[in-house]
Amino acid sequence: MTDARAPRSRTGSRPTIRDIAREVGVSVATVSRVTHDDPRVTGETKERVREAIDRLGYTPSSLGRALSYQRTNTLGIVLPGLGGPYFAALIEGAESVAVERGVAINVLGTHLRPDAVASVRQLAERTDGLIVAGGTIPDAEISRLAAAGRVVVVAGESAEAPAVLTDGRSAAAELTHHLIETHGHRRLWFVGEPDGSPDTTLRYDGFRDALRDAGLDEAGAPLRYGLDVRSGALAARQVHESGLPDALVCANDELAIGLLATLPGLGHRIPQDVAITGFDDQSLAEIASPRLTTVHQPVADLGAHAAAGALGDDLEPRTVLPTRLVIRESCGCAASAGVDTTTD
Amino acid sequence: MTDARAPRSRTGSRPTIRDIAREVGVSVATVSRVTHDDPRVTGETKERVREAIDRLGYTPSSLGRALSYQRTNTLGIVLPGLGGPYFAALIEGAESVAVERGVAINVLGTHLRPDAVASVRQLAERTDGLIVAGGTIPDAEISRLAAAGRVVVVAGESAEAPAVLTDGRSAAAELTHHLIETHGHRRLWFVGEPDGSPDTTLRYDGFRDALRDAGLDEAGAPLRYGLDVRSGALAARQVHESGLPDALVCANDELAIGLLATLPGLGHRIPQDVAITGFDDQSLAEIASPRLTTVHQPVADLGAHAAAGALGDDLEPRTVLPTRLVIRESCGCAASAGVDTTTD
DNA sequence: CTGAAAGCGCTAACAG
DNA sequence: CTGTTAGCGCTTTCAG
Repeated sequence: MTDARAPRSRTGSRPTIRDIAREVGVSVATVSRVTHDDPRVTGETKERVREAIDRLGYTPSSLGRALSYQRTNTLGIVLPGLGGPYFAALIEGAESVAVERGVAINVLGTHLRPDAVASVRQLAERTDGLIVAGGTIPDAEISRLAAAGRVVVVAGESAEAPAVLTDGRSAAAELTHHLIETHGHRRLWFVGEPDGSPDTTLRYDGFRDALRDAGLDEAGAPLRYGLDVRSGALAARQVHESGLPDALVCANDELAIGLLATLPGLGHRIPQDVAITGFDDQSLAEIASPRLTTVHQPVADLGAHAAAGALGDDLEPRTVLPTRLVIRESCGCAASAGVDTTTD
Repeated sequence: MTDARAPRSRTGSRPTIRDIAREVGVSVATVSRVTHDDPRVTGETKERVREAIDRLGYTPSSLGRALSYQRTNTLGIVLPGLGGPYFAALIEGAESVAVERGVAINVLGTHLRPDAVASVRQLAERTDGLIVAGGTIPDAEISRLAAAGRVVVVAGESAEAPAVLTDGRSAAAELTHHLIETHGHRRLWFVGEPDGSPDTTLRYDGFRDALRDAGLDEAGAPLRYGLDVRSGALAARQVHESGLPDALVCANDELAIGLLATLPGLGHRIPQDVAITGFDDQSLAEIASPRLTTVHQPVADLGAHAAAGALGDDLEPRTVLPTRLVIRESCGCAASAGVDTTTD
């Protein structure tokens, strides 16, 4: 044993429950009770404890509590990345229910993590529930996590965990159908990486469904680009060089915006020379010009439902939230009433 | 089997170090050593422990470890919100150094949290270091946190904690100066909420510095809008109704993009009728048309430096990262072949 | 009404 | 080379 017999209260560090107890001359149990507003503690002692707590600036260690409670009061969210309005909206939705229940949120972006699985496992340990976005980690890993704790998949599916999603396939088909039937387009291309996530896969599938139903062949291989604005600008260049189809069906709004903003500079008018559609209906979609025809998704609701499920609410194996086709002008439809028409 | 007296190995739960120890017939210390690759453990026992670990699917509880180590191996980041490219870039920068050092990241968006301070305190407890963005919590709270642990402020300043930032004031002044001197604009408005964050305050201050230096009066009160695209669209309407100044100096790129995209629909050409500038140089700035004149900020670097500091690297009290004026076409300059870098 | 003590999962001296 | 044991900070029976 060391000379100084002061095993507790390491100088620079935060005070612990024992520091308070010693200070006041009570037991740690009493201090604990005070921090919990336990009615069993006397007005007098209670006051003294409170005073010491304030004076020393004590706050219970949530780590210690978590270990004791066997509950962390934290919700984990696993996403591919944190960029872009889609994930921001998803997080906000989840956060709204987390706030309501006094739970903290911990988000993990797997894209930047070389060992995503290990990171997710670690996250799982530090949280009471997990929301996992489709396409972030292998399904086998999801099953493993689901066996150990509460997991819900969002925008994807899993054999072992409940899922919250939209019917992106039908929505994409409906959108594509509109392009074909209403506008008579025959040569359509899909823009986006179909294998990027379950969501984009479904959108591509829906796109092909509609073509098939119309007896059309795919006008070309999908243009495999990331789902961000910058990739859209790149895609625009490729499209410009290879010659334009009748319509470009983009995997999401940001990609579409990139095309929309770049193509005019290359001499192509939208929608006269080529129709463009998006997916998600982010706020950018309404601000772009021409305004973007797209599919509205209740992204925040996806997050909220998933959060509720991950936090213990009962959830169907599959919760499918509705989407809505939003027709604006980028597909070639006329501007609807109430909006300035500055076509051409 | 459902004997009440089975304190260990609660059925549904994850196995603990004791479960493994009992399974193999060794002590927990041995198991701990194996999980740490301690060379002191024999090839034979080691194998059996490993086997049991795999078979039972044991992973050490990071909570338990954190308590014992007195270190969480986690970095906390406090931001106003998680939306928008600025914060995404900041996080990516921080994440890059976190990944490098095998540390997890935990981000907190205060905007959606009614009690931001309490949330931050809780986060502080669960992390080894904290990055706090300017304008998220009161300075007094930052001091309090800094006294207890490692804190660095990013895009802001504090008396007690080191800061990583850019000289937004000078940059904004330089930008405004360009508008005044090169383009001869006299009536300039600032768009954005000056009191929104230290960063925007500084930009507004710089804007006024330039006006004053040129002997100009402010052409109007700042247009107090949020820093997102949608707010830009709103601002466009207001500007349209009140009549246009010569130039609009926006607090960030997103706001500028909102204006840029909306004003043409209201019959105003950019930059002929009104010049517009942004701030940050996000990827949208280059894609917009006309392309946005703005100030480049090394946002990811801000995040990276802050992370290094929060993780223990020595940091100056103030680390100022350089900005760069990026002249494109939205200010009225002619399109150039390459990208302009500096002025003067 | 209060205190002692066991326990949450893990690590790290300190013996053997 | 391996086991015992005392913590890390907190909660919570169970006695008093």
